Amino acid sequence: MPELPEVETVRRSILPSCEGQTIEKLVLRRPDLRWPIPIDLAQQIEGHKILAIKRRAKYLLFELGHGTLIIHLGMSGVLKMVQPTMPVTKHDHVDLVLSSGICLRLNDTRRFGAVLWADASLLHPLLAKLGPEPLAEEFNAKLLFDQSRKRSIAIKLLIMDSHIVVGVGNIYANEALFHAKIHPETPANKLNRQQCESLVNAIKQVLNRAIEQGGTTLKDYRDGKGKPGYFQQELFVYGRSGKPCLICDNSLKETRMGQRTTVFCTECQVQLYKK
DNA sequence: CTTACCGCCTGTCGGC
DNA sequence: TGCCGACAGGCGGTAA
Repeated sequence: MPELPEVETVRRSILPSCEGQTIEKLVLRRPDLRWPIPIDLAQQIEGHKILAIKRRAKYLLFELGHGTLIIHLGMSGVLKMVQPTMPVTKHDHVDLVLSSGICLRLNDTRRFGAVLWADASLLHPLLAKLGPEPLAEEFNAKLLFDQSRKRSIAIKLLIMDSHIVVGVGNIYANEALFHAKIHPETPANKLNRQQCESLVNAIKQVLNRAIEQGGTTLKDYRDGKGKPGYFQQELFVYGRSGKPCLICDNSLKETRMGQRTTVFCTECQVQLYKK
């Protein structure tokens, strides 16, 4: 499940082979992803050079000069570099054949991903209202403190709200709250400045470390070269419900918040406020 | 404005 | 062995 570290890892893995290459051909096998792939996408991108590959939140941005090809991997998307002659497998929905002969192939089992075009990517409706990048200086304790003052929702849901900060999915939200020693159900407006500071630091640390490790591979995630991530070895709570806390040995508890599994330690993550 | 919840989609797994 | 529901979850949409 690609979250920010996984998308960033994919970006870095395909960068050297893609920048400066011309997109020779777009092969569309299934256009019905999360949103339909624009029918005129081929004429927008074919013959144009990839000037840069950037990332905003969990969106990959292929800068072509006259506009941007936007790719989101959704839940199950894998973007890998293959030879164009490589036999197509189930859920291989899109190919980008580059002038070097390399083919960028998008496989997305659940089709929660997207392939879109934007004349000016930052003005695209999906990108226009996003909050700050978690690893940018702009995301700091003061911002989180200020933004949380009038919010009664659980802190875990707040840090997963892309208007507040982007790129923090379920795995890393669980992990960051554990490291910050904050109970996930704490109302956001009950956090003090120091807790906001701890949480911001934990989010940055967890994401940076996950990027260093090439992301988290629970099952299918691979980078552009087919390489798995290794951060799953460093997960303290996600997927460890009922197992002993690695700090205090207490049995980890599980609950659901916003239809997502939430795992935490009732000893390390003190609940100062009851529901 | 905020909060709560739905549903998109496929593969896997546990229970009976 | 087969069937069925729950779950995985990013994220826009909608209802209250």
